[in-house]
Amino acid sequence: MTTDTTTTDDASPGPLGRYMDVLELVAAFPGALTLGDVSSMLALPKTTAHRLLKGLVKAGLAREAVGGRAYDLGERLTRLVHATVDDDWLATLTGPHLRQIIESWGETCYLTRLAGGRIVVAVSQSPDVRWRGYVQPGIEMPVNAAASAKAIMAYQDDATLAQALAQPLPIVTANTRNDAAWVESELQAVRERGYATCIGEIDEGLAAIAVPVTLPDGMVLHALAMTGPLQRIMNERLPERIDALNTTGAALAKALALGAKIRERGAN
Amino acid sequence: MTTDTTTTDDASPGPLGRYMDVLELVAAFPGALTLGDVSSMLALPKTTAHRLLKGLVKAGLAREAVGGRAYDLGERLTRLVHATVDDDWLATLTGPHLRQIIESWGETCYLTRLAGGRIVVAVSQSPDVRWRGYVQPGIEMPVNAAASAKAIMAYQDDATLAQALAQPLPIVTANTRNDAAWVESELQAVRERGYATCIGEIDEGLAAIAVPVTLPDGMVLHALAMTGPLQRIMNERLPERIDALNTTGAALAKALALGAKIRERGAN
DNA sequence: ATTCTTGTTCCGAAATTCGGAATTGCATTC
DNA sequence: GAATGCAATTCCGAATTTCGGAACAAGAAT
Repeated sequence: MTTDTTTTDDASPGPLGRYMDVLELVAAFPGALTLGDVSSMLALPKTTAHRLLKGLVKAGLAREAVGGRAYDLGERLTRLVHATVDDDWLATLTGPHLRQIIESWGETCYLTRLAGGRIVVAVSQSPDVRWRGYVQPGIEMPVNAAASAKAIMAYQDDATLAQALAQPLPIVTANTRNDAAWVESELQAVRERGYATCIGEIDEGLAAIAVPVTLPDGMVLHALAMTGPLQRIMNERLPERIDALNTTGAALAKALALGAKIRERGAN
Repeated sequence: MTTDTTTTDDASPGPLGRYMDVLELVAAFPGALTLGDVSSMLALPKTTAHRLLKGLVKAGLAREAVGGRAYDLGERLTRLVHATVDDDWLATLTGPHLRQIIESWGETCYLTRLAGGRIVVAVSQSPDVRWRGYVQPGIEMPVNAAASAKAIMAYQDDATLAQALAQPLPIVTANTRNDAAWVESELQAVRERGYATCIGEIDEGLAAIAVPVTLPDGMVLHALAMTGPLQRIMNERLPERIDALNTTGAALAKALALGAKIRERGAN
């Protein structure tokens, strides 16, 4: 049994595994990655690398760069993502609000959204480009750790919450807890304080604070969050930050409600 | 020869073909598409659909929705795109400018960019959500038809231009021309008038106008465009539109140059 | 003209996928 | 609580595909 070829846990890369490896490489060096590069970087025979690349191209996931000597991402890929996320209108709507905050506080701010039982980043803005690497639109926020996720989940009905807690909850740092009881107590704390925190639970040195964005009908589907180095976020000016988030959050709620109404009208 | 199994023109879907079909379906109904749906919509045996879906999940391109009964797009996909496009800062920078135009004119506006010899949409905003379907970030604009592409290509050196013209140029409508000579004359016209047009060359009833965005150092890497129904765009108010685009384009040029400088500084 | 590098085609051996049939799991109904 | 219906999943032999070494073209550099 120990010599079984099919690993019991099934961590096999699957049929698309190597295609994805190549694709990720292409994404890392768009428009500048040549066949030889792929071959040597992934230790694949030239022939195999060639076949994989051509396969990606035929599938529309990659395409040959203009010179012909290199590859970059195909537009079918781009279209796929943009078709789903469709947070464009949300971005244009909330952009100015976010910008206002980051200008006064100089920290990364983002708006998350409840989408299909998960919390995902909808819009993200930062004063420093380098920070944006982590918080990018479409990224999922873990319910048991992220401030923005707690801020939303604290105001969902029991069914939604139970479903979210039934998912595997990741442990990322020594400060991460993933037992349901703890999460529930954390959410209770959010309801009492009116804001959520994430203190080194995702990255040792980073903290985040988030407030729920309560729509006019009382629903909470979004959260507004600010993140940065732990000691710079969780200091004596914390109350001020929360105030700022709440003020902007209220404005956002109105804008979002209006936006949704307009969108609905246009979709008939 | 006619009965040859390997088609000479090689329009085969490739090994990833069916995976992509499924993935596109998932993207169309994110979080709500069940195995049975895929099976019946693509006329695949349940077994096959199942295997394809699981393959996508294992590759990180799709994932099971929280309920477990449905699928949506995986975040590896999202991350791939956002890692490359990286037009986020560009979007936040140009967003307000674009919004200003669409508010006064009520037409779809977008910024395109020269990227690796191709013209791609960087930022796009529209008063009506439905229009956005076509002009989406990442989409490539054909050099021989799109106004935004002509506006940029008219100011490139001969090598870049030659390379672009060496690519296969698509014919999409009866108004599309794809011979190099015609394109060159069109570019000459752009240089004389200062703006580019696309009159039903991409979609019969649609027109677009575009102006180059000239950076402080004289380079043209971007174009600002407005698109809409032909008779609404190409009417007697055309000069005013061009003026508006030029004004905003000048403001954008400054913003872009500054943005690039800041980004460069942060990247050291 | 020649050499080197890079991309492409061929083809037999090996491993994979293919999809029908049977099975499990879950919710709804009687 | 048993029974029913539906959707998802596992099994498995047949068939198709991929795999990658070796030979082959196509430029670029010397």
